[in-house]
Amino acid sequence: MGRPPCCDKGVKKGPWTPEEDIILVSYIQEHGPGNWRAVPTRTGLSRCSKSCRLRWTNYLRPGIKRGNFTEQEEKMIIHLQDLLGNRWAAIASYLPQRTDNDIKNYWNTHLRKKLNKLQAGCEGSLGEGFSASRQIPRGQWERRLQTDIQMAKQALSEALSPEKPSCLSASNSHPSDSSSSFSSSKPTQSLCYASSAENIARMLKGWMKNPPKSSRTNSSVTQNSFNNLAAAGADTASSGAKGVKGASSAELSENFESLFDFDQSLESSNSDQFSRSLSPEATVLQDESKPYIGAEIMPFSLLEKWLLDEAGCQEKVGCGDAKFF
DNA sequence: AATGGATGCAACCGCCGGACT
DNA sequence: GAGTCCGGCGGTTGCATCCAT
Repeated sequence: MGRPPCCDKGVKKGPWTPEEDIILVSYIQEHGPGNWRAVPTRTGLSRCSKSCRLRWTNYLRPGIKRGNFTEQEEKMIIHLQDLLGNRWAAIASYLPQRTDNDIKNYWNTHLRKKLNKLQAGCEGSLGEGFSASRQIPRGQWERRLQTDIQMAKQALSEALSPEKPSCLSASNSHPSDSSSSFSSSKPTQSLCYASSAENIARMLKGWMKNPPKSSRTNSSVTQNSFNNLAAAGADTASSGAKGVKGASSAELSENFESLFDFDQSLESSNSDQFSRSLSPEATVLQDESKPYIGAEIMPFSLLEKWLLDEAGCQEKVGCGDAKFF
């Protein structure tokens, strides 16, 4: 018998509205993430605590990269999935800008099919190092595992290397100035940042300036309007929401202003304190205004540390032939 | 232009494990 | 040690959008 739902009565379900997002972000601005149980009561949101947490971690949390996965990210996911299985949270820890949900969705919708296709097409070339490993005898399996680990090490060191372009740096062409990267006149085509409070604030600003006309509602409203605004700029926010039903524009403005305060506090909170304790890629992420990066981006896991610790010497041994495909 | 299937993604559900009493 | 609470995780669903016919 499972536990009863944490809050099954009177909670709203379904897509989040922009107003709810603002309320949630404002609350987290003040109190920080955590204590999700208290969030619905304190904010007045008619949402389950889980729903609040999920909304934050999967969508509102700063530093989340949305949009197309890069080839490097794709390869990392494929390989990590092969190594770790469907442990999406673990996989996501290697791609701090992506949420586990995102990775899971991407795997289920894209990569699995892609791999099946490739495996069917060129049996052997792809099977090397992937799920085919599950069908080989133990001795070979162990060796395969070693190879996998070596490959993972190399992939990690490549991906996390600050000098090389990688999945982590791909979206951060201006690691030292992420805010300007967003507000620059031409957003990068495939990367839509809808997640940081800064971005949300900017989007909402545009959204309020140009109240959307179409009648689409709810989550797609939120997401699409945000994404579209992010991609097309506030001036061209034409797709999207039905408009603010509940909150007055003054209220929204107030919340909105506080979001900018949030931004400032974020910038100031991105202190050396974190920089010192974070890995290079996390430092990069910091530049994306991650207020709770210490809490949200876990430090290197043991495995990761181990992989990276040994990466140096293993590279010398020679796994130059290690590749994903 | 209409329509029906395919696709993508946000959100929900149920379970698990750690922390606390 | 047992019970409860809460956060987190992975699987799944529902729905909007896309695309081919």
